[in-house]
Amino acid sequence: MSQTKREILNKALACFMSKGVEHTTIADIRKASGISVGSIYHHFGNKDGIVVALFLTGMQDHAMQQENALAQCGSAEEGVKTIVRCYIDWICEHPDWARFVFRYRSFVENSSLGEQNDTHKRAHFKRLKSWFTPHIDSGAIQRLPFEVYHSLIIGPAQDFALRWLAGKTRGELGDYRELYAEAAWLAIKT
Amino acid sequence: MSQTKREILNKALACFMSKGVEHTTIADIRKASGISVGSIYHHFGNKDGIVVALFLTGMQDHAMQQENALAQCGSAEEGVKTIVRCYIDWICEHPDWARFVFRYRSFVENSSLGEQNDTHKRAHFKRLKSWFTPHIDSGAIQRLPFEVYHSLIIGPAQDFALRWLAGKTRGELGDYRELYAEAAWLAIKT
DNA sequence: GCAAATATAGAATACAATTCTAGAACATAA
DNA sequence: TTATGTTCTAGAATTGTATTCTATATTTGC
Repeated sequence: MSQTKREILNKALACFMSKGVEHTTIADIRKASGISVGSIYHHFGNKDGIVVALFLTGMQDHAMQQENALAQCGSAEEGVKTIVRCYIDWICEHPDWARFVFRYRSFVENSSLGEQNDTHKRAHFKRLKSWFTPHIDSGAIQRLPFEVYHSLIIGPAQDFALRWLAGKTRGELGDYRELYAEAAWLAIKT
Repeated sequence: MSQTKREILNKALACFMSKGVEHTTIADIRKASGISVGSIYHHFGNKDGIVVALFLTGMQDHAMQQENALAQCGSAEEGVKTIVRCYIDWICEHPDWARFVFRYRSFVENSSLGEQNDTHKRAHFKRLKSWFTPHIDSGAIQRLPFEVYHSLIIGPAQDFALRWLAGKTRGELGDYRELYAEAAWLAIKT
């Protein structure tokens, strides 16, 4: 990716996080980045294009970290707990990205550019599935419809994270890392 | 609430759900409802005002159903499971409202009109807390930081519901009603 | 029946996304 | 090296849409 594109994305993220997507204008991004309106449109097509590009960057970064961590895990228990820990760690380390991703997820999913996201997501899920299958077959994990595992493992941490990112919790997300890791394992172990 | 306001909200919801908030214009709502631009602004101040009003209507409807159902429950187990069932039932019965609420939650929370929502939410949580406290004191439910209960109880169902509403699941949300009710109880019982 | 407040209407305004036109930088091949 | 096409940058012009404004109607309280 070119230097220019990166610069646009960086400054756009800063604008989006401080004023919200709907209240930042292309002129704001032009001012912040010093890059002309024409150039911005050349690279991203329209404002939604910038949002989607930022979203995909964030999601892919997290997916990669998660898959790398999972590859190190031998047991089902370690794997499941690792997914939760990795999720929480990513949010704690990149709170701005996380806020962005949560806030504009449905925007991206409902946008015409959202198919790219679907494609990546499906590929990611497929890889997760192939990690899980042996542990289900071995009896370490309950056999459930595949589509519910994600919700049982990530759901609780995700709900709390959303409130934590909004500054609406007393405790720190990081302090509940093990609580949510344990809860995930309890929910799906046999 | 006046007939006019209701009519605006109804037609606005239809527009928002079919084109998304960002792509429906005030002119669209005027055409759909037959009510003039001036009148729309008189009642809601601006476009965000319509979004927030719709959001609050949806949330309050669900909160009320939940509290009514909870009031009927004697045991901790029934109470916790009722919360989950009630949540899933509401989504299945009002999928459009649910889509709207999920999609624009962070929009409302980050808007200047979002304080109204906070106020209602706090009051609702307070009432939930007073229902729960005796069951924690009696030892039926694990003693945990209060702020994590919500995530453990609702988190999984919420995550799945979001995908179901987007048409991205094989199974029906309603078919997993008991699965998520059981999971919630398992997560917080002693 | 008369103010005052509230509600409706649609035209006028202002602001912001997007498109357009022109030219600069860059690559590639003769 | 020059010719030629492609990608990139620039900012002005256009277009679409939220919001405001002014005027008129309707309802409410006295």
